[in-house]
Amino acid sequence: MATIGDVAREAGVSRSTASYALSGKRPISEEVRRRVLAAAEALAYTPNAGARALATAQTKVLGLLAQFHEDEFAPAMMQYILGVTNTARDLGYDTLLVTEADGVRALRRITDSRMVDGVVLMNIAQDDARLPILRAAPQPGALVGLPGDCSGLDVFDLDFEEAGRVMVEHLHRLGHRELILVSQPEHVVERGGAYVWRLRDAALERARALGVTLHAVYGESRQPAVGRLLHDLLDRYPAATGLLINNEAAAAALPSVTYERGLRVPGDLSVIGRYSAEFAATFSLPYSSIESAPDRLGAMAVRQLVRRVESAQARREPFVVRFISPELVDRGSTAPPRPHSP
Amino acid sequence: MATIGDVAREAGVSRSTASYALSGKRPISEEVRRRVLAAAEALAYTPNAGARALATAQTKVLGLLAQFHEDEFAPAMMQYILGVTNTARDLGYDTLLVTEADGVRALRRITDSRMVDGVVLMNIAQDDARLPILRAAPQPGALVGLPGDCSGLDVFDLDFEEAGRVMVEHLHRLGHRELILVSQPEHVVERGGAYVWRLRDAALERARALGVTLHAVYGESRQPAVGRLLHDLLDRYPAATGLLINNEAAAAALPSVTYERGLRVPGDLSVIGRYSAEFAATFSLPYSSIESAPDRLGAMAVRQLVRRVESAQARREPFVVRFISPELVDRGSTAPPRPHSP
DNA sequence: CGCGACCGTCGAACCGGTTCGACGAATCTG
DNA sequence: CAGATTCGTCGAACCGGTTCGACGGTCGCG
Repeated sequence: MATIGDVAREAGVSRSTASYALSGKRPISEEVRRRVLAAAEALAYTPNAGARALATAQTKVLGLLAQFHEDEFAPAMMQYILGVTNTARDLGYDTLLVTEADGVRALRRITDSRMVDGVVLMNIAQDDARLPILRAAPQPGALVGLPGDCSGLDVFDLDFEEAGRVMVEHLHRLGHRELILVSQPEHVVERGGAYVWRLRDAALERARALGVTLHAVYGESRQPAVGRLLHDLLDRYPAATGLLINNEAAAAALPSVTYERGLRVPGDLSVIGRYSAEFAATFSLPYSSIESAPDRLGAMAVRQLVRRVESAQARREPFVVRFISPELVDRGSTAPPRPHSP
Repeated sequence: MATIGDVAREAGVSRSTASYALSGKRPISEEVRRRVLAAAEALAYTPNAGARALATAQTKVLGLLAQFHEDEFAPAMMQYILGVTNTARDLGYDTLLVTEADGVRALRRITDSRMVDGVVLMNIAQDDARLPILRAAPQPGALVGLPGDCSGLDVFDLDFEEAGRVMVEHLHRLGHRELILVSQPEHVVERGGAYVWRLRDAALERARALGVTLHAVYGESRQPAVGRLLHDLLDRYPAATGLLINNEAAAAALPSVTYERGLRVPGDLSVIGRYSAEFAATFSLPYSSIESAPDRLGAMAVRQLVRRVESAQARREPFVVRFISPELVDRGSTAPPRPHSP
């Protein structure tokens, strides 16, 4: 492989002149610049990433830490990852994807060794052990998901509280008075998945304020357990006329459950989910849903991260906590309740 | 951040001695080794990745090139990626995930700049434009998927030909004489997705040899188109008693189609799919299927890649083309055909 | 007791870039 | 026409590791 020394020799100039001609950081005569560019072209010169990183203290790589738990719905993760990698590339960065189970060790490794210029963390827990490490790291960090303590980091998440309120209000306005809310499995909460109770608590509070009965239950993340659960719920609360679903697996399982019970949506049951349009398309889910916008969240996190990486001034700005406001995408799965529900 | 110079000073030795004490590549007195390790510990020393890469010409990073096409089923991709990242980490490597649309440019960038020690390519096309680049690169490469020309690279894939034969033979043995095979959409083939016709052609040939009628059709990759297609097929070929599915989206769509038609599986219709156990669990697909083993394929590719990266001897070995033999996982969705099909 | 072998350590060079200060030549100013 | 500027280029140092050759001190052996 050609080095900048080879290019310089070929062009008949010094290494430093070649470097300046290529970077444009000092004035270089038109004649010399042409010769250097031609030499670089002829030798197919590409700067060595390690050498450049050593000299500039910049790697042009971002770290992306994602954790995969048995009980989470893996397909939903892909959209977040693509949002991050594609946006990073647009801004001139590559992405180091780390899926190691021991997130703390992984984070230490990539920050201490200076492999990355910045880090995006996903699957944020309420009391996430990685956060102290990231705050102490020399690189800036951005989170996709809301932890208990946001200090020292930029945070991006869907506004799950508002999402819960929007769901309840929408069905209340249509006349519904008894609803079921299916959340994620309980151990997602135990592991610190705060978004579960953020949506749940806000929904419960708004339901109380509006005089709506809301049965809030934990769900399952797998078939066939989640299908059974849905059947159980519909048996247990026959008077409920609306179903709110904050659980991708449950949403994906619902169509067969309604077929089996002969239920019409929205005739017999109104449904609102919380997932992305991409997810809805993939599984052909015919339910109105709060858009979770994974690609947008990933993109926002990367853009802010890169701003801080590239500008010392931006690095001094106060940290942001930014919520995407929930948008209800209407797919026609809600209607006024039947006078007598089935 | 502490450098090896800081460690050396703290331990009262030269930089080279500190390096040897940490790497063990030369004999060092027990006393000095202790002092150096203590100093490294005290200063929380971690080698700078760029500097090490420059000195050793090794980055301990593997590249993973994956392309996402609109018409492919994204959830299935995640398993391959996890197989690669997890195996790489076990072997001491991190993974650079590149999802850039222009795969040729992406591959050039990461190999020419020496960001990675080796590359895994996914979504291989019959005549893949990235292959010449990878063959010419100084780093070794491994493919997940079979291209037209395998020279100069290690290749790993499911044996789709054998998969097609196994599907047909299995149903023939049970007494079926008329089958439908649903493949991927036609433009997957046009883009060079050879696995589609590899399975299809082998299935057709075996069907002919066994005197079985096989209706082979291209599918769709999205709902609701794929659901409609399945209905059409069952209308068009009422005498068919078995359904072979080489198309994740079609498999995921089949349960609601059979509900809607009141068909019993395997009573009225025998079904064999081709997807991973993980996929089956996520969507609760009750069909016997040829295991596509994405995690195993990713792991195999990485292991071979790392062998070549780390051993000059392994680098001289002949290239391998290794097929995973298709395993039919029985989920009870096949049975002898009804005397008169519905 | 003297010589060679070996062990542990050090200094220097190298990997391939970037960047700073200096220097010679051309240009401008008085 | 001498002196001060400006422009374009060069050499050297630096980033932070690894590695090679050399060197001084111990030890074993004849």
